[in-house]
Amino acid sequence: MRSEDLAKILGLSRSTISRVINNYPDIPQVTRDKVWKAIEEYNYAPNASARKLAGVKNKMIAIILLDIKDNEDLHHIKTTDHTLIHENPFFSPIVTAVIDQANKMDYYALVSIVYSKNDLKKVRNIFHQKLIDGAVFVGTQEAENDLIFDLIAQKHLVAMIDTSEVNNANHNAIYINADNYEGSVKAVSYLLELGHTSVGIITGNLNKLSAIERLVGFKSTLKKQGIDVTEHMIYEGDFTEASGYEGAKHFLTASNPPTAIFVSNDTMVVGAYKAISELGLRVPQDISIIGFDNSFFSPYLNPPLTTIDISFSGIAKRATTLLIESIEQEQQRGIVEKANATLVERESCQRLKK
Amino acid sequence: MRSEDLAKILGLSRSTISRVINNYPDIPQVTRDKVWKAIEEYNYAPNASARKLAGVKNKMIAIILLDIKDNEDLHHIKTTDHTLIHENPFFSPIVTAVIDQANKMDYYALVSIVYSKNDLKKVRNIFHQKLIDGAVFVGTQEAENDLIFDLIAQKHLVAMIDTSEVNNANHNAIYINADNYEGSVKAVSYLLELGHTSVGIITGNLNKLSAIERLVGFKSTLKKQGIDVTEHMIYEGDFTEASGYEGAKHFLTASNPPTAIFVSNDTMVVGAYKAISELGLRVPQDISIIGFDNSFFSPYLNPPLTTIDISFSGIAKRATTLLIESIEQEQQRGIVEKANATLVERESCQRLKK
DNA sequence: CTGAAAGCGCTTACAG
DNA sequence: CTGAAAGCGCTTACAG
Repeated sequence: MRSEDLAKILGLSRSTISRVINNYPDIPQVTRDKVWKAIEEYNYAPNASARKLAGVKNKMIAIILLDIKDNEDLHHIKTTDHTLIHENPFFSPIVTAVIDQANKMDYYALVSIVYSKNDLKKVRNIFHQKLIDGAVFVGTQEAENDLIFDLIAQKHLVAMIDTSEVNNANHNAIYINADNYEGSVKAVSYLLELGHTSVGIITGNLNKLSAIERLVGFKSTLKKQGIDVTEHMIYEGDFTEASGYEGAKHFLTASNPPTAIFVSNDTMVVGAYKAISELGLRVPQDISIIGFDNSFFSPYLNPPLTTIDISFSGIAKRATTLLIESIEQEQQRGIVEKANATLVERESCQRLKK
Repeated sequence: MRSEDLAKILGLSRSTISRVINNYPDIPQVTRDKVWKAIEEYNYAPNASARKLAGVKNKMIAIILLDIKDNEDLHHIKTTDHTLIHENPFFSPIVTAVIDQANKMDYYALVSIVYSKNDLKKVRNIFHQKLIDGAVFVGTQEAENDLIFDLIAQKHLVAMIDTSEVNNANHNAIYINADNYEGSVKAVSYLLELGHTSVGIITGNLNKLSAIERLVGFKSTLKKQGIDVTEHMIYEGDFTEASGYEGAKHFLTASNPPTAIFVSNDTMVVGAYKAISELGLRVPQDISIIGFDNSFFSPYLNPPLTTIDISFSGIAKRATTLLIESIEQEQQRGIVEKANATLVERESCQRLKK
């Protein structure tokens, strides 16, 4: 069914059909009603391509998931968010949130997963083909910087979620990042409130920005409290379960073990729990543990893990909203925002008796 | 950049550019090379809408996630699949697998989440607008049957993953389902192999097909082994954690408790573990537990849960492949397939000493 | 081997 | 208020 067909049936011209659909003024209500009724009856919908070609925005964004080999920086995206409407972990909150927000703002969402540098050409094409009005990038690493900068230079609209790019403020793009520093401050402050003064940290890969920021938050919070941060309070891990195991062993077999450990991500906690259990110790009675990321599995750990949630769904929603806004205004925007981190209190930390 | 522009630069006509791009024969290699080189150089890509409008397939499918209110039938989609290329649970294996497979077959994937009956109109529109060539539906319930049957009648191409629709063989659509029966047989056979002869089952909602199939597999496997299935071996749950808790209490406080329990989904196991722990019993020393679904959290339970994996990513991949094949052949196909279920052996079942 | 032209199904100034 | 016509950027018979 084409608009021509519908026009004939109604004894009108295509122009009028089009005007009704596009909500032009100066059309009598009778005509309007007649047209809409026929549209419903015949299940007419304007051909998307023709519409687009004639100059109407198609309202489509892409979500580009970058998972290029040797890319290990996505560790802190493992999370879940219980504020989502559906509780089943259908798929990650980031993708859900972007799609949801796009749909809410009446946009379609195309999802594309990129596994290799080679696939980046396809991403470029999606833009050049005018298939989309803009895109949200997730998991960006250095590999795709050139592409993204190119696209920005060509006036394409892009948003990046939790990019590891540091000096991004100067680009005409939207950057929404997790606030690792704030999250870390919250974690350590919580331990201090519970009365812990002897605290260790198992860090992530210290060549990763997120790991560094978490460590810096740890140090500065303790210092502010007048606690000297010495070498033996820091164990350098790498965000893997194995390093969490080693880190916990390291601290708990020391001559003067801490009463609490800040583990820089929840994955490492899995290893840490294992080590603790092997040493015959219990969480939180013998050692308090706080994690970071609020990974999907954290509530199922034994005991359920107190950790830091950085609401990726909130970040995703924000990025999507800003992207679509800039699409509607047909204007690039340079925005850098940090998202809140919140403490999720569960059962892995104990208040210290005085 | 339009094909016209490129043509001018090269001193050719749009026709020739188009022929090179669409791989027409009878074009001298020199021309071909010249054109491709320019395409690369100027980052030219044919406008997707114009192309589509001119009759070229756009190669786009949709994934429609149905999550309409009062819809509780998605319980058994909670799962994860470790065969996926990236280990991080970015989002569910179903969506990843569909997108991946689509991308591999050179198709774009549009994802749409439907929360209300009202949104179904939008789904209808996606088809009528000719935005897509076909769609994979996930989580279908009765609510959207009318829509789907309509679309099928209109010769649209659709595939359904794990639909609860029973009499689907007569429709010209692709149905790929989990084999609940086979999975259940595998679970119970495993318990029998370990020497368990006194086995209980906590069922799911018995008004759901999946729950019924799992129960039937349980009964038939025991019968085949010459074990009488009596009422007291069956506890009717409803796939929720709470009912798992009650079910476990029920069995373990009975006068003659079983040595193993087949719990019809992993979510109920969470409750069952809680009950067992409260009763001062241990898994698997005092009671063996086997689950169903291989939910994402199952390896993190304590002890890690032995369960049945129904590889939703495999189902998704298969559905996508068949859908795209039928798109390429421009022909509806009526296909009903069941996917394999496999046992995932972890630490929640014990071999019984003779 | 390649160009000129029709056509895909819309939207939107331009007339009236 | 509404129709006829141009134009969006391609592809593809049709000629040559």
